[in-house]
Amino acid sequence: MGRAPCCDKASVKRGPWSPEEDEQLRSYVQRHGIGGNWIALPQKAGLNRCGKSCRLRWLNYLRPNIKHGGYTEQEDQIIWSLYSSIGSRWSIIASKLPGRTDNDVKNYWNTKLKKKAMAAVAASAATGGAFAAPATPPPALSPAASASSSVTSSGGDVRFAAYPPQHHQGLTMRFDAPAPQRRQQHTELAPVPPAAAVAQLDATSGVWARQPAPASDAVAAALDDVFLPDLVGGGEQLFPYGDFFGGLQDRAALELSACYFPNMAEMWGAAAASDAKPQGLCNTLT
DNA sequence: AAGAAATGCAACCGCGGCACC
DNA sequence: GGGTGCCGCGGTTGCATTTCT
Repeated sequence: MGRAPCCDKASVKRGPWSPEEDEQLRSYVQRHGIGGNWIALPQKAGLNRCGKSCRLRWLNYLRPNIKHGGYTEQEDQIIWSLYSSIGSRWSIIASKLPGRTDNDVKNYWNTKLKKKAMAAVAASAATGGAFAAPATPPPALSPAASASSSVTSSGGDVRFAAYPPQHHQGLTMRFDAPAPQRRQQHTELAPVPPAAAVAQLDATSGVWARQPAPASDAVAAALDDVFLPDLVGGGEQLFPYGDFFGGLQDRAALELSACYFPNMAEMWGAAAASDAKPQGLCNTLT
């Protein structure tokens, strides 16, 4: 007993969109909006397409101000940093990159950026670069986790220090990790150390510890640009760390990470205990 | 020049969340 | 409180294009 299909796949057109279909959808949405119902939209717009297909086409291609390709170094840094913290939550990552879609970011990561990351790690390993490279998730998630002192680029849960790896070694980046648990499994989400917070796994205690080392200037500037506007409201300086990422200190890291990179395991665990939605998540993440 | 392999990306698929009844 | 249907997400697929041999 599976879910009923959203549309009759045999009777709707599939595959690439023609310019005529694009124009039909674009003009309909511009005139009427999506009307809160993608399933009904194709019929109203006179399109022989599945509603989901229309939604995807609009969101990923026809929507105004969409950018394709031409990723900047700053965007690379943001993607790297966010991926290290929250994994493949492409919609969240894309929401921090104006004009980018989750699909586009995902494709960009899978086809280019991941390879770039692997190459950087391989190069660093070859030159004896020092990377924190735990082969398993942090102990808070996996009690059996053990620290590894070596870096491997041959697949699996490989982590490296940061973007660019040779410049700051505090951040932990999972570029080849298994996909994180889906949303409904928040209690099992890896409490990967916040990208902002510089963390290293203590091989003796098995505890992730924040380090006072600052992020590189480039990464700090990129992250400041992206996140601080959300934290500074209406001319009033609500968030006291104007150069937060550039001057990472424990308290600041904790405050921002609590907002953008909350410890999911703790939060959702507490939420499960109280049978309530977790509190404290930024709107941008929920 | 032609075929093979690699790459890039649009589109599809299936699932879970959530709102509504 | 349970059922239903839509939305949004992340993973995967398929195909066109580019590069290599």
